Amino acid sequence: MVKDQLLRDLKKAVKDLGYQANDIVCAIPPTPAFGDYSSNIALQLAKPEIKNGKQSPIDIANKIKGKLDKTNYLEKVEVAGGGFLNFFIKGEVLVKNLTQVTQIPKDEKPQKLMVEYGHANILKEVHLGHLRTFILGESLARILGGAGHKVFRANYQGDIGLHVAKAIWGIEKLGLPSKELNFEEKAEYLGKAYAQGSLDYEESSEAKQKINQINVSLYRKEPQFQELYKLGRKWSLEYYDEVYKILGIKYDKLFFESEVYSRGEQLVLENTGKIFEKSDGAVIFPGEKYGLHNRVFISSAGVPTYEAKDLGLSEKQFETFPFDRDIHVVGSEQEGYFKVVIKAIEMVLPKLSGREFHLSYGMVGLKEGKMSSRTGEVVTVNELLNMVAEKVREVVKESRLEVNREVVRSVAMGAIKFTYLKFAPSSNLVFDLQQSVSLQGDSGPYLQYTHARIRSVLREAGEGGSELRMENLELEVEERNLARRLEYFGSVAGQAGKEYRPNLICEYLLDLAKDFNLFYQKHRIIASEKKDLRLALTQATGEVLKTGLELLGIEAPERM
RNA sequence: GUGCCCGUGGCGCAAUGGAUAGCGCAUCAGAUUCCGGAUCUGAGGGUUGGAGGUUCGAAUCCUCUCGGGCACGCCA
Repeated sequence: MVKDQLLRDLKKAVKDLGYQANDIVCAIPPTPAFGDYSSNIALQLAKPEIKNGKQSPIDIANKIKGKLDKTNYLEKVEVAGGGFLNFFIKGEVLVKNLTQVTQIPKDEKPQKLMVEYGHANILKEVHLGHLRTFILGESLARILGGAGHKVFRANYQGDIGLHVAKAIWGIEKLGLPSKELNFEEKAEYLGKAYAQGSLDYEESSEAKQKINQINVSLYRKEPQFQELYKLGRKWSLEYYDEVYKILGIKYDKLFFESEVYSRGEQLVLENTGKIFEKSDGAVIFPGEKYGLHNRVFISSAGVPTYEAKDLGLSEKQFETFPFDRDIHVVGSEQEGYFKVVIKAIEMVLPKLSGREFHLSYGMVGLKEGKMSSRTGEVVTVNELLNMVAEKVREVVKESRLEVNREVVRSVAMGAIKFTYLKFAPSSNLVFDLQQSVSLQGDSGPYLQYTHARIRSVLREAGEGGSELRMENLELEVEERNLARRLEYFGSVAGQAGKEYRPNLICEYLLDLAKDFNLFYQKHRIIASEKKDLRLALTQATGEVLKTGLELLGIEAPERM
């Protein structure tokens, strides 16, 4: 990136002029008219003196400009807009750098990061809502890995607790299916059993009592329900393996509630009277003392709650992979919960202080109405995938292009993933089944299509481009804008990692594809005197698209 | 009741202290004998919910207010 060089020189110039500044940044200006990079440093430096008129930001900017005017990579430096410095990079430098535009800058402080995402409970089907933690978490893991961090992918699944007891009750009531089921049917069956148990739990006090007994029995590992439990758990995990495969996720480790609850309970009991308190027969963490709210860690029935399990989990996770930070990719509805539990974890296990982090994402809703696993009114991953794949097939039919099943699947998945990732994590996401998953415009397939088209051009052009000549290089506006955009990939990818925001990459790739498609529309590539240059631009765009899509967890087919 | 989040063209979103608030969908008008039309060009559409304030500079920060969502002791 030319940016690195520029930033170094800018810092040196500021220092040489005798100014103190620790926060010097080069930003991407809103329009090419303001250069390829810009800096507001002169405005920052003048800030304390602007009011009394002692220091003019324009004077400072001009001094800095004077120091940077004679570099070998800048075309010119301009002072504009009341004190901004606008840097224009030489076209030949942008072109020379095309071969390295896919490089992502390594974070200056590489960390060991656990990314914990998924959290789907067994005996339930994965639906639209769960999809966000899977897709966001996986993308984040890729982006952070790309930035040079050591990443550990973790999932944590609830394989014990009231929801399991409800499903067991449901299985007993519905009876086991008589014929052999495939993994999808098994998941569907378990989903029904859970919905049944859930319903009965609310509507019949007798059932409620029985289900509570099943719950306690499972925690005590009494033999009575073990067989059904093991069968249901096995089916469910087989189903999840398929889901991970569909989503392209490979976890480093799956953690289960069943293997952490006793340790969690033990930690609570050891600290009762110190950190935890007894209250109404339960053991609570008095969050109110710390400006938070109280939460029950061990129920009055003597069963550890999710809170206590998280305590046991955090210790086990840290033993497994001594992370600098554990990023829990979990919805915003659990913000209050995490504040309390993280506080409790830090008090019980001080070595984990500052290491637990909740990455909160907005709610996923359905425009058509509420989703609820409780009533079974959900759109599952497979249903969504089939729906979108059908739309893809329709487009294919009209476009005369021939694609195989694998590509249809990959494009449908790309459309779905992009739909989730283009929103900022903090933003709520309302799913309109008819419109949300788009195949054109700002969409995954738009990027995939642009990539496939580039590959096609490169195939046509054949291998082995000749050496680029830089003398008298004149760039047309579309060529220059494209080269400029390619220069930005590294810094955007870096920023996305620092701020945990894959949507920045989505936005960038859309801009890049637009720049390329305009360039493509206006200029011939192969049958052109500037073939070498244009092929280099095309090649670089293809590679950045592929690399960027990879960071999002989206495949980039050669043909589609 | 307390706390947290959100409010940006008709719709869905981007921009989290910088310059002229961007993009897609939808609407209207156009582009293909030529490297892939899932594409491209153009047009209309905005006092960023409202009122104050801080700042050289505010969609962004602060205060108040209106509207929506979520969470607040025995679910996960």
